Amino acid sequence: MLLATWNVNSIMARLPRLLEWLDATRPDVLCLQETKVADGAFPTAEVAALGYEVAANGSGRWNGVAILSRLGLEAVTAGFAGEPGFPEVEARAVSATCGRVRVWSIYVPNGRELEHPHYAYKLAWLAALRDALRSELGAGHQLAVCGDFNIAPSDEDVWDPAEFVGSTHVSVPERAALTELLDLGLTDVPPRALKGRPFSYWDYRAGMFHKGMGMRIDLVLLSRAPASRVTDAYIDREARKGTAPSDHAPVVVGFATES
DNA sequence: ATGCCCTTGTAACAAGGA
Repeated sequence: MLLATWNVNSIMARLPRLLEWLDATRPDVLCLQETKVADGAFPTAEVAALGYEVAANGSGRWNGVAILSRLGLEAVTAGFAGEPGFPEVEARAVSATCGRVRVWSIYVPNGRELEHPHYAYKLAWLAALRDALRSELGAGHQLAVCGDFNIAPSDEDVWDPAEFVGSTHVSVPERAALTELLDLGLTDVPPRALKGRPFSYWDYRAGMFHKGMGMRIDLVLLSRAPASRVTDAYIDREARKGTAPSDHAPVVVGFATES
């Protein structure tokens, strides 16, 4: 299976770039975040023309996630049991079975600042996600949890750790929450960089991309069986170049599925 | 070259992103 995840920062604004990328890369499954579109307005026909079915969870202006699959979509679920809200539950998770693999597309809350209520929300959301994923693994699925985690797993995953002292995305509790997900039996698949370091996000401002000032916050977590069968993993930084890019680049992982 | 904020909703900004 060729599996990818991409925070597109509005699927409508990104549609030409998205269709071009899908046609060139042809992943079996693509997880999307920050689609910023209500389900009824999702460009279903445009992606169907390339052979993809859609499982979307979106409410409009903010957030929004989706899974595009050309291996079918079964047992589609929006959100998860016990998912916290801010204060209402937001469109941050969708899951579906694609072929033999249970796939999740998630958009973890940003957190904003360490003292902000959004930070507590982020940690609560991650704890509830852990419990939901524990149930999925208990059901014996091959599992892929993909998305924008808004956590840099280590200091190697930001361009300059000194710039992040006192900030979200690198704090001990956030990294501990990610470690709890990995402790369920998931592997953060290490991507190779096509150039520079394997970052997946660069701020639009101040030429950050061109200066190599990025972060790796978009992750693909695989359960043990698919993680042992990874054939390649990379970040497609070409998608961050050119006209009207997202501020995130796609992460692409190939692995052999169990027979 | 890779090139120096962007997106949506609502009405000139507000809010969020990380």
